[in-house]
Order: sequence, then structure tokens, then C-alpha cells
Amino acid sequence: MLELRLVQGSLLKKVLEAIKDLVNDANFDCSATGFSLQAMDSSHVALVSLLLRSEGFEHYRCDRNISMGMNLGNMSKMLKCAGNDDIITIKADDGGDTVTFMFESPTQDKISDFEMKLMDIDSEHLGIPEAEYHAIVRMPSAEFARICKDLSSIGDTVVISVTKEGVKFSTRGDIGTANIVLRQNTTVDKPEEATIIEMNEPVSLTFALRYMNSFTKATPLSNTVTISLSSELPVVVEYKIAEMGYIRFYLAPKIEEDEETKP
Amino acid sequence: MLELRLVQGSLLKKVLEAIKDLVNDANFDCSATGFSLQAMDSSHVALVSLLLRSEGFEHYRCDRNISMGMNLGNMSKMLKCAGNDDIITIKADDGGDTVTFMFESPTQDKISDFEMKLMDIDSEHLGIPEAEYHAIVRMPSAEFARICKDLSSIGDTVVISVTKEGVKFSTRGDIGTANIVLRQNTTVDKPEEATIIEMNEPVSLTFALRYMNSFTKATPLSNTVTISLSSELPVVVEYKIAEMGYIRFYLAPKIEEDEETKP
DNA sequence: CGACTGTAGC
DNA sequence: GCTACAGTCG
Repeated sequence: MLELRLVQGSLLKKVLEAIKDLVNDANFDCSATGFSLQAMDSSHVALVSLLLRSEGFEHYRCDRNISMGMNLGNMSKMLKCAGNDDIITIKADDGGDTVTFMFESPTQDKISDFEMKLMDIDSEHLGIPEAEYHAIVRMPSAEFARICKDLSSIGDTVVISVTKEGVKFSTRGDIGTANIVLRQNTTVDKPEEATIIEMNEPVSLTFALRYMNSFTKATPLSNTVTISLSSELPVVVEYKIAEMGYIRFYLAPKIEEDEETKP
Repeated sequence: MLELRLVQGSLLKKVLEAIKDLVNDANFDCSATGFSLQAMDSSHVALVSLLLRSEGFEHYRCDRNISMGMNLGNMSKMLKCAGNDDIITIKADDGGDTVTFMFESPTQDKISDFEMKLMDIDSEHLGIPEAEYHAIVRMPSAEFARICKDLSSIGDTVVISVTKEGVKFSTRGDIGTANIVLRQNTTVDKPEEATIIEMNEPVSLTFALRYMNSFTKATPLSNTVTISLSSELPVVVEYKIAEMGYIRFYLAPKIEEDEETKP
């Protein structure tokens, strides 16, 4: 028996908006720790990792560990039927093959429940090793989204370079080139507007903008985003979910092909 | 060497929105006077003339006259990457084949530079003779835009007639006819809401609404528009650009075909 | 906060 | 031509 009551239902709505374009089907894993998901995107290039800790739920009952395979498109359709202020409760019976989403309007005048079939999904749950990163950039999430969107009107890939001076996003395409430099800036009115660069070693890595733009669908979940970079490790793009956990996206860098030295 | 610093970068963004649908490629001419453009639209029917005077720039360096051929679609893509509050600097080296647009955020924390290839464009720079106009109408630009849009849902052309009484915009289509009359009105709270008609001689001319609706893309540049009319001369639709210059559109009138007297 | 409209991009 | 997003209105 599983029953998770989330007062701020809009969080779950936003989480689904953030991942449903990247991942079609995935297992949600529920344990005493929390409600989590780990899945490769459909083209097997990027990885999404979500955690909503049990403490963030108003009521959290999970009698035993359970993995529920869901079609995220269908789940998202149902969650769209919840109001932004609704309380969402996720329910499932042990051994059942369905999950129920219950939505309560703030006034309790409207109670909806949506039942969805579960599916069997093969999932290799990869252990993600803790890593030391050469550089960690924390910046306003809206600004990161704007940069990825702007650069994708010029090129397909972005080179992210971190030096002491700041972080540079560069691209190149048929119509020209673009460079956007952000310098570290902690002297802002609101802490969420700061750009903070922790650098142990300079780093410069190339990524497909298509995936970056997918990741930025998570922007509504947090005012800030953290980008962790190391040579030859996947970048981690993390959005913290207030009081509850996080959503993290992993993406392997492209191996830079030097035009001059191609065979 | 050319370096033009425009504090109100949104002006240049709006200028490009106003002309990029009308003209694909054009030469920007830079001299001590200012930054200007003159180009026929792609179907060679209308003419655009833009002037941004050097005095309107915070910094204006133009060592020698230079003509830079740009694809306005690509230029517009790049300018869309500038924030509305950004300071825009246009840079080019003498004899170079690229132009660079630099965008500085108001806080200086974000500096972007976009480099674009220049192109060779044949341009016949027409001298536009000064002319006496039979009538000059000055009116709120939003009202003019609304009228052109409304009339184009009924017909394809507009007859603009000016008499002592006012200015009349008429059209005729399959579903019926429409006439919109504005009388002179200077007794308004704000001067930009006035409709002022200077008439030396009554005039009535016919224009294609398709072009008029293109011209009204310049509406965000100015609260007022000036329409100058003379029989058998192109109409001039002018939007002043505060402190800097203007954008003017020229369009030849259609020769009225009287349905009744056609052979 | 939800619905609608108008616009821009695919 | 269609869909997605943003801005505006109620």
C-alpha cells in the first residue's frame, strides 16, 4: 500500500513537464527515502535523475519498496487535469497494476481521481559515482535557459568554458559565431540572481544544445541552476526542488573534432 | 574601423523587426552623419529609408564611409539574442568581411558578441527628391496600424482621401465595403493622441494594404506616424525614432481602375 | 489563477 | 499550416 500526499501539487506537474519530452517511459521508485526516478532519454544519450524526499510530503506511506512503470506522456496528461493549487495524492496497492492520482481543490469542493495502468519497463539502474568537478557554476536558471535558446538560433552545439574570469558559452553556425560571457557576480540584491563560479581547474567542454534546451524545461522548478563540469565526465545540470530534492540531468560531452586534423 | 555604441539597444531590435519582413538583404551605410539604409522591398515595389544620426549614439566612430551588406534575417536573429535593456555596439574593421554585434547587459555581468559575415549587395541608391505634398496627416501610430489591419479583413487596397473634414480610409471587397473617417482633433490630453491634418489640396489615392500592413511593423518605434500624400507621388509613411532619426516607407499609388468605364 | 488571444517558430 | 509560448484579460 502506497499513499503519498503532496500539498504543493504544482511541483509534480512541473516535474513532468520537465522530463516528459526527454523520456517516454520510466519506473518511479518508491521507498522509505522518497519518490525517485532514474532514466535514460529515448535516444540513450542523456540521463535524468529525480528525487522527491519523503519529508517533503505531507503524508508519506510506503509499506514496501515498489517500482512503478509509467508512460510519462499519459501521466502528464492526467496531471494537467490538476489545478495548480490542488493537493495531489499518489496511491497504489501492493501488487496492483494501476496507480491512482487524486486531486483535491484547495477548497475541497472538487475531488478528482485518475487511474492509470502501470507498465513493465526494463531499467538498468546505474549507480552514478560521486565525482570531483573541475568547475561548478551556479546561476539564475532563467538566464541559463535564455542563453541556451539564444545560442541554438546560431548553432547546434555549445562550448562551455570556465576560467577564473567567468563562464563563457560559445557556438558557431552558418550565419556566424556567438560568445556569451558571464562574470562571477555575488553582489546582487537577491541571492538567486547571483552567478557563482567555483573553479579548481579551467575546463572547456562541448555539448549538444538540443539536450541543453530540453533540460531547461525544468526552469520553473527553481530560480537557480547548478552546472558541474569535469573533462571527460558528463556535465550535471541540477535544479533543486525546494524542501524536497532535485532533478538532475547528465549529458556526455562531445569529443571535439579539430577540423584541421581530420583524416 | 567602425564602432557605434547605442545605449538604447532596443531601438535597433525594433528597427530590424520593422524591416526584415520587407527586405531580405540590404547595405547599411555608415558615415560621419550616421548609420543609414535605403532599400527596395524584395518585390521591388516599396522603398525603405532608415536614418540613425550619429548624435543619437553614445559613442560614434566611423573612420571612413563604409557600406556593409547584411542579410536582415540573420541580423535579426542575432539581435534577438540581445536583451531589451542591453547596450548594443556595432563593430567592423575597415576592409573586413564581418560585422560584430556586442551586447552588454545593464549590470555588465553578461557580455555577448555575435559575429556575422557581410555580403556583397548591388544597390542603386536612389536620390529621393524633396517634394511638396498635397496633404500631410499626423496620427497615433497604433490607430493607423489598427485601421490597416481592420480594412485588410475586408479588402486588398485602401483609398486614403483627405479633405478639409478629415481623412478617410476606404476599402471594398467581396463581403462588402468599409469606410473609416478620422476628423482633425487636436484637443486631446496628450499631443501624441492628436490627429492633425495639413491640407493644401484635397487628395485621394489607392494603395495595397499588404504593404501598409508591413509598414505598421514599425509602430513600436513611435507613438505617432506621418502620412504624406500627393497625386501621382509615392506616399511616405514616416515613423520618427526619438533623438535619432526616422524610418520612412515609400509606396507608389495604384492607378484607379474604374470598373464602369473599363473597355 | 485560469482562459483567451495573438504571435513566433517548426 | 499547425503547434507552442507569451502576454493580456477577466
